[in-house]
This record gives sequence, C-alpha cells and structure tokens, in this order.
Amino acid sequence: MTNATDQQANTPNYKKTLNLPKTSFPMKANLVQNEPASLKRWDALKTDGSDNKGLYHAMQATAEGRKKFIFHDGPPYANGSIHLGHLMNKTLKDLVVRSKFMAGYHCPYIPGWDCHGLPIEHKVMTNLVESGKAAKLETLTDDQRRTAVRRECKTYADKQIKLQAGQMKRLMTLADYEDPYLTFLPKFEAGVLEVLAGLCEQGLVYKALKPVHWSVANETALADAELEYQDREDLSVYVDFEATDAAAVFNAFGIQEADHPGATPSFMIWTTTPWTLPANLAIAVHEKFNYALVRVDGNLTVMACDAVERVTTLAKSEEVETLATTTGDKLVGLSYTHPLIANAPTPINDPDADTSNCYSIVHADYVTLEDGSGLVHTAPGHGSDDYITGLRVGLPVYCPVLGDGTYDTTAPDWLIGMSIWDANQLVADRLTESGHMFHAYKFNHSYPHDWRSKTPVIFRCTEQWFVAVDQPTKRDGNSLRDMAMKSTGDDRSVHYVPAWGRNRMRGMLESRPDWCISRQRSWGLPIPAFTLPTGDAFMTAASVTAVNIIIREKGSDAWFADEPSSLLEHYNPATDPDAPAELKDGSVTFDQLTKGQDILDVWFESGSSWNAVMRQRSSGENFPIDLYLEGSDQHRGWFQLSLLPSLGVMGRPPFRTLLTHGFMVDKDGKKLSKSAGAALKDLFDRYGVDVLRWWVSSLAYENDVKVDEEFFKLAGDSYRKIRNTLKFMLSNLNDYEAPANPDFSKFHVHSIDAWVLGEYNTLIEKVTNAYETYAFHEAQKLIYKFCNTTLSSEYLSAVKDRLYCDAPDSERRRATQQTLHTLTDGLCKLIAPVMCHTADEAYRALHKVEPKEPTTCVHLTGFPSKVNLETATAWPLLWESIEKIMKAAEDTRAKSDIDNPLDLGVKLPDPDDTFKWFNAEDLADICGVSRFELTKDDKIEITDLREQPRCDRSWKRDTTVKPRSDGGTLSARDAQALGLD
RNA sequence: GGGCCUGUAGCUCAGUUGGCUAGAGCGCACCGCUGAUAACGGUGAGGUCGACAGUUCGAGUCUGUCCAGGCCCA
Repeated sequence: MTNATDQQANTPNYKKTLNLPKTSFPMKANLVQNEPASLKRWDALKTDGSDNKGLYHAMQATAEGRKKFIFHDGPPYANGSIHLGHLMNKTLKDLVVRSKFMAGYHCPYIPGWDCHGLPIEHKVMTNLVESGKAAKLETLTDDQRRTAVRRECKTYADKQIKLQAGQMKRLMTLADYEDPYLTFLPKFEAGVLEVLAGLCEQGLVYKALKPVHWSVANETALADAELEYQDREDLSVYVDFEATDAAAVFNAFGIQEADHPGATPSFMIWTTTPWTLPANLAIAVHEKFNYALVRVDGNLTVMACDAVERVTTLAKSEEVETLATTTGDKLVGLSYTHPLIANAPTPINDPDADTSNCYSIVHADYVTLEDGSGLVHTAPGHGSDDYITGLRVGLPVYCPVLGDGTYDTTAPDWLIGMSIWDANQLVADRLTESGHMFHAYKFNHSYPHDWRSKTPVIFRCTEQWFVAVDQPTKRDGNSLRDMAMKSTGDDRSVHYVPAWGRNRMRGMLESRPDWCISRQRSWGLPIPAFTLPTGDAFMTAASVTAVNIIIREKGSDAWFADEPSSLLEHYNPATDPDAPAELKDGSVTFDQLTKGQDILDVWFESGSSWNAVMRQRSSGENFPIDLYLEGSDQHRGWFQLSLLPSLGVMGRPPFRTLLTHGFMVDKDGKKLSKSAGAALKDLFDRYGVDVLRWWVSSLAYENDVKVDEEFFKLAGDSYRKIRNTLKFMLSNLNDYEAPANPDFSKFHVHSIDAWVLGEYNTLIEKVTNAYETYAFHEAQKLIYKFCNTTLSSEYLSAVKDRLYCDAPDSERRRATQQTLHTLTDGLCKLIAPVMCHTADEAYRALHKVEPKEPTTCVHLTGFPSKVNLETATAWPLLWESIEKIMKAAEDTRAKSDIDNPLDLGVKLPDPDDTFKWFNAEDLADICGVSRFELTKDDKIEITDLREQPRCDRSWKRDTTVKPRSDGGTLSARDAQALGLD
C-alpha cells in the first residue's frame, strides 16, 4: 500500500514540507482554442518606428542589418482551400523562415499566388454560363468581352487568395501577407514583360507554325504541364499504302517483277489516330532495320521482319509467306499513293508550299520495332517527331484540322466540317471499303488529356510564340540549353537538396523542346505583339519595353482597352535596331497594326517571379535567390521555367539552392486520390496546428510521405511528451528567480548539472546544424530524444529528490534550478520554429509574463548559445556502467520481493579510480537507488537496504537516518531542511 | 516505353569509404512508482535488410534482372 498509510499515527505528514512542483502551465494544451489566442497576441505586436503591426514585421525590424537570407515562395494556384500538400509545403517553408531568423539571419518572405490561367477562367466561364450572363457577353466586341471575363476572373481570384491566406495564417506561417505578390498586379505583370523583353533582346523569342498539344475543348494550346496522361481506348489500324512503282519495290528487295505479274506491293503502316491519316505526307522507316516483302492472304505488303509474326497473328492471317527481305535504307526514296487522297494537298495558310516531296519513304531514328509494323505514318502537322522529319526532308506543315477539332476545306469532301473524333471510324470504314485496311482493333493506351477538361488532346499545327532553347544568345553565343546543362553539370552553381535533383533536372533539360509561351485565352498577361499589314508579327525588345510602360501604369487591361497607337506611345522605330522596315520608313503607321490575341503561358509569369518580385522589390539586390523550396514536380515546372528565363536575361540561374520535397501518399504508399484526406481545416480543429507542424517536422520529406489519420494521433502523443517535459521543468521553477546573467563558473565538472548542460551544449550544436541544412526531421528527433531520454528519464528523475527535499534555498537546489531555467529557456527557442504556439506559451510561463503583456515573445529571440562550462570526460563510461546497474537492479527486483528501487543500494567496481571524483549522491539519484558506493571488486553488486531505517520524508535509506525531535525518522539532509536536529 | 527516386522490426526512420551477434523512437507486453498522476520510471519481445542472381575472404551497403510504389515525361 501507499507510503502514507505505512507511517505510524504519530509521524508528521511530510508531504506539505516538500517543494512540490507547481505551475500554471497546463498539461492539457487545448491548442484549438489557445492557438488563435496566440495568433491574436502576435498580430498585435508592434515594434517602434514602424507602421507595421504583427510578428512578421516585428521579426523583420529586429533582424534589420543582419546578414540576409533570400528565400522565394513559389506561388500556389489561387483556387480552392489549402490541402495536405500545402500543409507540408507551407510548413517546410515556414520552418526555413523561422529557423533562419532564429539562427541570426534577416529572412524576409513574400508570399505569392499564381492567379492567371485556365482553371480560374474555366471556372468563371462555367459560372457565367450557369447564371445566364454568358449570352450577354456574346453581344460585346472581342476586347470588351475579354475585359468583362477578366474582371470576373480577378474577382474570383481575389476571393480565393483571401481564403487561402486565412488558412495559411492559421497554419502559423509567417510572411508578408499584407503585400503578397499576385501575378495579375500591374507591377508584377511589368516585371514579367521585362523578362520577355530581355529574351527578345537575346534573340530567343520567335513565332512559328508548330504542332503543339491542343485542347479541342478549350481551343487552346497547352503546355506540357497542362497535360495529364489517362488510359483511353482508341481505334488502332494497320493500313496498306500502295506503292506507286511496283518494279522499284521488287528491285529494292532484289527480286523480279516478272515473277509477280500484276501485283502491287503496299507499305503497311500502323496508327492509333486514324483521323490524322488525311494529313499523312510520308512513311518513315529505320535505315538499319530489316524489312520483309510478305504475301499475306494473297496481297503483297512490306513490314519490318520483326513485325511479321506479331502483326499477322494479330490479324489472324491464314497464309503468310515472306518472299524477300532487305534493309530500310533500300526502301528510302520509294513513293506511294495515298489511299484517301489523289494529290498532295497544300496547307490553307501556305498555298505556295512545295508538295513535291510528299508520299515517299523516309528515314527516321525514332522508328521502333516494338509496336506497329516498323513503318511509321508521318503527318508533320500532327506530331512532334513528324514535324522534325518533315522539316528535314522538305515536307509542308500540313494540318487540315481547325481549332474546334473539325476538318478544314483542304480535307477530302466527305470529311470537311466533321469532328476528328467522328472521323476515326469513318476513315477506317473508307479504308476497309477500298481494301486498304489490313486490320483494325480497339486499343487501350495511355494518352495525353487536357488537365482541366479531362478531354483527349491532339497535336495540331498553329502559330505560336516560342522561347528558343538552342538558339545562341546575342550576349555570348551560349544557348539556354548550353547554360542550363552547365548549371546542372559540373559548375556547381546550384546546390541541390537532395543531391539527385541535379540529375533529374539535367535529364529534363537535355531533351526539352522549345518552350511554347503563348495561349489562346483571356485571363492572363497579353503577349504585347502586333501584326503588320503583311501578316508578319512585330514584337521587339524595344516595343515590349515601350508597351510595358503603359502596362506598369494601367495594368494589362490596357492591352484590350487601348489602341495600338496609344499602346506604342513610348515606342520609336527609328531607335529600335530590330524594328520592321515598314515602321522605320513610315510606310506603315501604328494605326495600321493589329493587336495580338495571345496571352502568356502562366508558367512564364511564375517563371519570371525572380525578377517581378525579388529583383524588382529590392532594386536588384535580392538576386540570385538563396533558396527555392517546392515539390519535386517543380523540377520540370517552376524550377526549370524560372531557370530558363533567368539564364536568358541574367546569364545565370536565379537560385543558389533548390530544395525539393516528395508527395503525400496514402498509408499503403499509393497516390493520394483527389478527394482523399480530411480537409485541412478539419485537422486544424482536431489536432491543433502545433501538432500538425510537429508532424511535418518529423518527416523524411525528400521521399514520398505517407499520410494517415493515425500519424496525426501519434504526433499528438509525442507532442504531449514534449509538453509534459516543459511543464515539469516549469513547475520546478515556480519559486526561482532567474538572474539576468546566470553564472556557471562554480559548477563542479563532475556534477550532474554540468553533465546535462554539456548534453545541452551538444544539442544546441546539432539542432542548429540540422536546421541549417534543412534536416528538420533530424532536429525534431534530437529535441524529442533530449526531452524524453536526457531530461525526463535521466536528468529530471535524478534531480527530483533535491528539488523536492532540499531546503528551498539550498545551494544544490538553486544550482539545479539555474540549470533547469537555462534548459527550459533554450528548449523553447529550439522548438520555436516548429511548435510556434507551445514554445511561446512555455517561454512566457518561464519568464512569468502576465497574460496581457504583449511584447515578450520567443519568436523575437534567437537560438540559444552554449553554456560556458566544462563537463567531466568520464560521463560516457559512467553511463555504460549505469545501464548495467539498471539491468542488475531490475534482475534483483525480479528475483526478490523488493519492489521499490529506493530499498536498494549499488556497489560499482572502480579499480582504476575512474569515477572517484563523482558525487555518490548524484550517482544514487541517477540510478534511483538510496545508496551508491565505488568498490575495488570486479562485479556490480546490488544490495538490499531494507534492514536499515528509512527517511519518512525522502523515503531514502542512508546512514544518517534516525529519529528526530519532531517524532519522525529523517535523514540528516531532510532534518536540516526542516530545521531539526 | 524512358528519366529521376524509394522499398531495413507492426509503424516512422538511422545505418559513413562493403567488415564483429543490423540500431533508434513509437506502438506492444510485463514490472515499478503513486510527491510530473488523463503523468513518470524500468525491463523485454519483434527483422532470412522487396525478390533472385552476380562480384568479393566478407554485401543492408557494389553490379545486373525482376517485383511493388512515387514524381516527371513519351
């Protein structure tokens, strides 16, 4: 039973004579209610001399004059509530902002939002249609309609930004939320156009007809980043294209035409897009591959040797006979007849195109033997590879498909005006009827889809603006790719965390095509290009710069509202070396120009933020930027698309360090479904933000991160451990007044206080290092282990006796309190970047701050500095022995009826006097036993002290315990504490 | 199909240039304390290191193939 009932009736109750822990710091955190109170208190923080209020500005004011750390926020898209992905991304960023401040840097942080673009425009258009307002728009002029849509989009974006900013603030992220960067603000737009002008100046911007991914649903070109791959069932066809000259084919195979009188060999192609067949202009083979002339059920056809069995089996052909084989190079130059079209068509926008090279066999490297027949249908207007081949062999860029996905008037009559999706079957039927279809079947494959409308995307030739990747810059002749390869290669100008980011970037840069920067939408930054009466485009560095003066002043709406002559008010062709001749000589005036209709790819905007935000707001000072931190998808996205413009304009990467984190996956490691995962707000309300942040800080974020309800619960458990350790320390400092400058010079090197302060010094060093290298989980682990093991299980359990039982003012107790105070203060500072609320709550409790007192805040301090004192070097050895002692003691208790460790004594062999200078009472307290002796024996001995008297107050058994004048049985220390003899 | 990455106890992670019986925390089981108490302390049980093959005296670590998963691309 309890020790209290053990006592004799006349023994005093000593409990009330102890210095028991006491604090107002509650065990229960109640984060959901208390965090908003902290936020409110921080919001009210005001530092002298500034109009700005709030913790962020107070920190900036505090850090004024320090070494700067420039960190740049990648803009999330302004749509919808923030989700689990934002939780990790924004928290990690905040850990950087806060830890850099605590480490002594000045780290300003401007949050941003990506506001333009299709998702918002699509949403707004949907709303307009549903509300019936869209019909009204139809009555307006183009410019008016677009201006109206843009107004709606801006209102929508503003609302989303407010929503997200509120949630980010609740996440306790620190940033300049009063002055964020928004991509639709005139000053941002102007910063983007500066970059465009810079690229024009380097000769990297051009307009060209090129096949691009085209969304039929939205009638716009799409960026790579706007594609999603989904499985789709398509009609897959093997089609025979008859050779024009049968003799030439037989000749290529080295056999006589006479042996096959009247036979017309065909070339067999394979495609999953029959609708592109009308645009076929060539068939590609690989020069090195072997091709066979095969008789299949009576017909002669050419296909790759490796494809014969596969293809004929697929088509269930009955008689298959290979007549001869040859290599691809022998086939190059042969011609064929298009099965659907008599004469090669001329493109609608290029009536003078040379069609003389059409309908022949050409070579291409990308021909493979895995799929199809080894002969590749080539339509330069509908494929990237095809386009390049077409350029090489002199084919026109023919694309008979309009923006809405229907055929134009150059297509065969029976296709004109028809949707390409409907044409698939019709083309197949025609080919079957005419006997050209060898085999048709349904085929499931991964196919690119428009990320927004989820509809399949096609390749279509359109006039688009491009940034050239391989064009030499005028500055030094290095192309963007040259520079990009260098920055991801050996020059180490960019530091990658984790290191494999370098290879990943490099791989993507090696193969990336020219960047299509134009879109055919309204909600975006217009490309300030004009069309001359000749139909040629006009956009030069000087013209962009001139228009930009207007945009900076009025915003990009001016492009739609103003006439070319006023937009070009500040432009002088005479001083522009790149100006078109007709403008220079005055034969064409500004009034005769028409404004371009394209807007910029949103990635070009966010990819220019290094200029539009960082350089612009610091007069160029904050460049290059120390750190970009985003998910690993941004290697292709924002990182790469920031790198390229910066290389073009500035000649160097915009960032020094690129840090990437992985993606959230479910508890089985599978991709998180869009609907999965609780709303973040729900998590705020159930666990509290400190717990969520504590969880984020524990993540090995460079890999995929599993997320599950259970993990938040576990994080809550470990949060409580930290909280309880803080509470216990605070509760033992209730009667302690900390000196302004604690003096540790009198601490004995062998004392337990010196030991724990040594551990604390190590902790400071390791944790600040971990923060420095963004190894937050390392910091988190160290802090957790320190609280749990070093403090709770080792130090605090050892010093409990002296804290409780020593006279309140005793030197030993005060020394321990001084230690505790230092540890608590430092711990609050070390956890401050993570548990923002709890750290400040504990810090204010430690410093006994009145609840209403607004200015004391752990977040305005810094990481603790090390305590200046020595620690005995034998401690590690001693701890090894202590571990053995604990096991031995546990053994003894298990084998006997001794339950209480205080009924035990310990004898530790110390033949070499290694531990001679340690204090026996300290060691007994560490082991949780009553007595500790060093011996010259060779074995640890655990002794039973139950025969000896026990102190009624401290429950220890030591040699000084005896009856005292108050009727109790006490040790000398306890008697002295009570002022007894 | 290609590029980059991941796969170590039930869970989350450490494991340096290949080198003793593979570590930690959580969780779990058992014990103690009841003067940190919706706390605290102690002890313990858990792993053929995704699979297979290879290099080596020796492989969680290096190589290859395969399987599973993620991001990006085709």
